Amino acid sequence: MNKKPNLKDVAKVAGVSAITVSRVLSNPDKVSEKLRTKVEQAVHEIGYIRNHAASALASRRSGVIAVIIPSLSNIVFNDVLQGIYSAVKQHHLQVVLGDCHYSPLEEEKLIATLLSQSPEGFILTGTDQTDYARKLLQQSGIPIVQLMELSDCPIDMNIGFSHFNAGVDITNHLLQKGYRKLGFLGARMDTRTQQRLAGFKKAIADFKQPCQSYVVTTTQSSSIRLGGQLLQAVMAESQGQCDAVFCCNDDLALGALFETKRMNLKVPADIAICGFNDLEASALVEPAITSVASPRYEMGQQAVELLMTASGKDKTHKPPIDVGYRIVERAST
Amino acid sequence: MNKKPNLKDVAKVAGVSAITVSRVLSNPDKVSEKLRTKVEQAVHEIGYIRNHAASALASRRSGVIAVIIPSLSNIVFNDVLQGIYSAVKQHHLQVVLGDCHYSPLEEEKLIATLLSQSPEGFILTGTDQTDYARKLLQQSGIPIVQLMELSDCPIDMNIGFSHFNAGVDITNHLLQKGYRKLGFLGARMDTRTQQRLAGFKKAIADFKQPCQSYVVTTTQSSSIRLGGQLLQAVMAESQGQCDAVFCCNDDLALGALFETKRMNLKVPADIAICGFNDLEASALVEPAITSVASPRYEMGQQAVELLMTASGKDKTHKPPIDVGYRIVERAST
DNA sequence: AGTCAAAATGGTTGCGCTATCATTTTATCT
DNA sequence: AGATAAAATGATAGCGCAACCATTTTGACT
Repeated sequence: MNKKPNLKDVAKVAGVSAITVSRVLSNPDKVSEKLRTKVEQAVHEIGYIRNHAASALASRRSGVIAVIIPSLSNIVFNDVLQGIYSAVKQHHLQVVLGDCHYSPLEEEKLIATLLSQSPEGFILTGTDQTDYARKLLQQSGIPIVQLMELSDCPIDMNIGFSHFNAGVDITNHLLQKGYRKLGFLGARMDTRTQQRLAGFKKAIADFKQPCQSYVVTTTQSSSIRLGGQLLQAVMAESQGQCDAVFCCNDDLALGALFETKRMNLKVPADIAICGFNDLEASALVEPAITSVASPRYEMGQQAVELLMTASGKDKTHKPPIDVGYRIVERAST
Repeated sequence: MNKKPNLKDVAKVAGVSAITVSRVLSNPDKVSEKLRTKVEQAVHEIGYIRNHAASALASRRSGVIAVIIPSLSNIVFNDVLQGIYSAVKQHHLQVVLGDCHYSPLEEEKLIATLLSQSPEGFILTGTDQTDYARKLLQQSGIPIVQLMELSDCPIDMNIGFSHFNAGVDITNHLLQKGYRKLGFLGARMDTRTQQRLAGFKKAIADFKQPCQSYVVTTTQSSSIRLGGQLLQAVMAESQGQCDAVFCCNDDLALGALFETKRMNLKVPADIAICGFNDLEASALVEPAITSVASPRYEMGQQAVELLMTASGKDKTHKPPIDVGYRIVERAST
């Protein structure tokens, strides 16, 4: 096996200079058609593939976007990722993805690692970075987008929606429907879940009539199965009084719904259920589950677009972009 | 904003040579503790981050693993990815991920792009690559793993299981249970789905007693909703005769199950349902769905380990690794 | 103290490519 | 045809780092 062909090898085969080959690859318009064809043939013939490291070093453009999400297994981030990938493709960039497992410390390490790739943009989830991480990011001068939630003091750009407001709204939805013994089921308890819980509490505190609340949370990661366990827990804690539950996401809500069948509870007659994120299954189970929808795919896309337009070094402060959310009312409430 | 600090800047601050700084970063054991501490402080102080492109160019080690999956949205590949990421972390590597949308041509382009990163290993899904893609991969000399299914002529290494056998087994399971009018619901119809269908047909052809089969497929991508539609379709085609369906994955199976409720069909009395992939929801719905489980996470992990041990240039042909599968029998059949 | 091996540190060079500038060729006009 | 601009091509240098080899320092032993 010969060693990998380089620019010079292509140049020799095509009978041109190395720099011309380089141009064919990055600025085809600047080369006459005759030479371009010759070079392209040579490239294909010897299976030449440009050395990205050398190219990035010489050109100071890595063609890479760094992305950190808190969890690969959570389908919510998957949707965002798909949006990111779809947008990145247009710009001929590569994504380097990190999973920080909801840990700011792990995120800090990841940020350092990913910065070494000299990414042309950085997409972070949430606004909960360590100080050192923020320092590194700021010093890098790279455009940065923080996704999913809104921040008063974003590192650079910010796009998301208010999980607090969504929590308030969905809780009010339950209250308006006449439910008065509300449970909150929370897993993981990351910052966004905490904000939803804060919204839940706020809505109840502000409500003019007497009502009860039962909060059951765990730091375990979310799953359908866990939803069933948490429903059991909230029913135990409320001694069977609880008549509606706000689940911090749709996985829990689905699990809670499945559990009601085993407990012989009617939804929504005996107990109402609402979730968060509006997964496909929530609309198709029986009864369908009320949930909170947000434009995740579009958020991912828009994040990339923001990065691309921002590389123009305008250090003007950009206001956070609120993509909003929508309460999808269904039979479960 | 000053330009990014480099090795020399750190060296100046720490009062050592550049190469010593480099060693602290890559071979800390080779440096005395005194200097190491000084250098580490300097690195942290000025927020130095190594330039990956330069490092990769000089050392000829990119620290990157390339991965191509057919779909980001399919949770099945998500599991594999998680396994890959968990293993990659141990080895201090980065993943560069591509989504080829089930298209060999798109995959070919991705392979060329990702090869330019000089990855130290390449993980592909399936065995359906174009000739030129195979040429590029072979010529690169990089260790390669093809995942998910087994191949007679793998490019390099191969780990997966037989979707054909799984299709045969699950169909036989239905036949043994006494069902005789079997439907197959297929979406996407990628190679693995086709193999499952082939298994379905084989089992029916080999069965000693008379039985009927109804095959309904579409190239649309799979979803829960589609499962409901395909169930409608197979019931229409069989004029209500169909008494069991093998869904090519659990999304379809869930959708089919939800649809039976709307159609007032009892599962498994009126119709049996089985799926593929054993998603969490399948075990928790009522009735729980029979499915085929496979060690996806472990497959991902093992793929990375294979790549890492294989970089030793042993060009011996390695036999495919069959990780097997398991039929999980539940109430739906 | 003197010898030698081993460990620690440093200097030089080149990885493969592209930015920059210099040069040559081609096209356009009077 | 000659003058000028514009397009196409080429030569050189350097991006930031680590491999390689040279040198210095340290430690272990007689």
